[in-house]
Amino acid sequence: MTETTDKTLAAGGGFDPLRLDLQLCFALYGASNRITRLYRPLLEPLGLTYPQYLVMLALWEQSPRTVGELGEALGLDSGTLTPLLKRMEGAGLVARARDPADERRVRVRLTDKGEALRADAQGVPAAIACRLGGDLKEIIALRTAVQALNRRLDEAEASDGAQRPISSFTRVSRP
Amino acid sequence: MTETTDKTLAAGGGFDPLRLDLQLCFALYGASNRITRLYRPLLEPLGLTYPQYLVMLALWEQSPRTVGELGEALGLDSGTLTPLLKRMEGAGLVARARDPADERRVRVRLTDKGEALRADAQGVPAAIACRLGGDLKEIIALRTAVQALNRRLDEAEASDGAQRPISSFTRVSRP
DNA sequence: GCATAATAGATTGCGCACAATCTAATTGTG
DNA sequence: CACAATTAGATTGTGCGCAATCTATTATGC
Repeated sequence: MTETTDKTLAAGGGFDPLRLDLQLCFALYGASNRITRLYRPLLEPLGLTYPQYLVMLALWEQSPRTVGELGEALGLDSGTLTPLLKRMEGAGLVARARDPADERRVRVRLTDKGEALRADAQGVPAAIACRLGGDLKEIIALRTAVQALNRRLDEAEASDGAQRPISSFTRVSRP
Repeated sequence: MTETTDKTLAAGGGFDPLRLDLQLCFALYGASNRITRLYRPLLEPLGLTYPQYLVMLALWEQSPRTVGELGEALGLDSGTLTPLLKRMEGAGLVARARDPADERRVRVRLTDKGEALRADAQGVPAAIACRLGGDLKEIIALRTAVQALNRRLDEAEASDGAQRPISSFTRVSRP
């Protein structure tokens, strides 16, 4: 007992608000990490990382999109998207070009190769659902609940002084 | 219509399994990012990042723990924890020392400063809950559901060939 | 029409997250 | 005891995620 301190129930009175297994945040953090690990082996054959896969999902829905629109859709900012998109451009999945109508904007569009990858990715959600097992209704209920949480988190972020995560670029490249 | 492709409902027949807003994974990914952003301003005065905060939660529950035990508790591996713990050691929050009984192990323990920080952190969960608003029962239900998901993800990971994320060190430092 | 402000995106720097690889220490087998 | 196998942890390299800062472009005020 010299050193080991077990504070599962600590601080005298009730129960400890700092207990790790009581934190919703920790559950979500772990879930996100586990999900990324689960997708990795499925996405590697496609030459995608998990965030790159999300960018592809966004572009498969609507193809030329500005960097800012992608950031809005994915909740990511400039400093994350710019290098990520450059790697995807290097892999031949997307093309980036300044909008001639407004030279500040960069339009990101799927290449033929990127468009074609869609067919290979069709099976991914099913493969994941299979690996997850469990009831599909449960999954949908959980997704709905997390989406509701996200909306509230967006409000909380907006009401405090915080700025939205939005955009990024190098003039495809600026001189 | 030359370029913009809207595939909200795509591929002819039913509805598209690749739609971004149908993915549980994307909801969780976004939730984790949002949570980290929400905690940041609260943790900055304590001199902690969000993952560092989780390490502190783990150590406040039980103080000398090996790197491997921390990795097990948090779902993180060696390559993540070693530099993180070194930064925390640099900040004076923890001390790292080889276990004399088994020189392979490194025991991480709270310093007095680290122990004292607990008092400053007491208000964090309440502050977050407040910012989140909403019903406490909902929050608990959601946490429970995500924890159940995590258990299933652990099984899925274990059944496939994958290795557990566990451990890390530099001989505090090896000669 | 020219200065000022606002906007889109890029850059830099720091801190995770993890795969792959390495070393040192312990355990197991003859 | 010697020596292979296992184990704990560290190192290296790549790719996010975001704050802070910077540049080029477009919109505004007078």
